[in-house]
Amino acid sequence: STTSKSNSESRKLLATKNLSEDELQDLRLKINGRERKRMHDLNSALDGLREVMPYAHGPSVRKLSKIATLLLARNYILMLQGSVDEMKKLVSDVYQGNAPASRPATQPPPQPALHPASVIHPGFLPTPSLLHGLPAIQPSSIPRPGCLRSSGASVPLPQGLYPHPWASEHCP
DNA sequence: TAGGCCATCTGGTCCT
DNA sequence: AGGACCAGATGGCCTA
Repeated sequence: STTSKSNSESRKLLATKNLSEDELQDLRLKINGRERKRMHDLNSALDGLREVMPYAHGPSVRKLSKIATLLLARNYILMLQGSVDEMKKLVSDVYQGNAPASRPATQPPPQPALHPASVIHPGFLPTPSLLHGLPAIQPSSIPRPGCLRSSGASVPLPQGLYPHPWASEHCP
């Protein structure tokens, strides 16, 4: 179908623009090259996005698919936004004198509700909630963190970074 | 072998 | 008019 469509379009161009076969081919190559470059630029941007995403990077780890990258990025942004909001609330409480009572020195101060993923770690793998915790977005195309594969082999999870029991037990 | 992911080509549409 | 953007079609590669 594409071929016949292409042929008919080519004939049209030949007729309307007075293009020779060679000129038409040059034009097609030029247009194809532009489109190729556009897609390469798009992929470079996606690579840049993957670089700052909290998931395991490295040559032995298969990179996230395009759709998984975008969905993970969206959830990551929402998670960070939630953390910022919570920070703002804490700061506001402090300035209004509503700070929580002081606690014993042995007790660590409360941590803002930062998801562990907000700490960029080279070996970090996103949790399920980060990958597809939002109700509207649960694509089957997103690999579960423990199920990231590289050339057929499951990628082992970093020690202590991913306590969720299903990570390695519930892979499809 | 089926399904997922991807790159490429292509024609149509919109914008400058 | 030319370029950017988009979506459909197609074929290749890889994995379960």
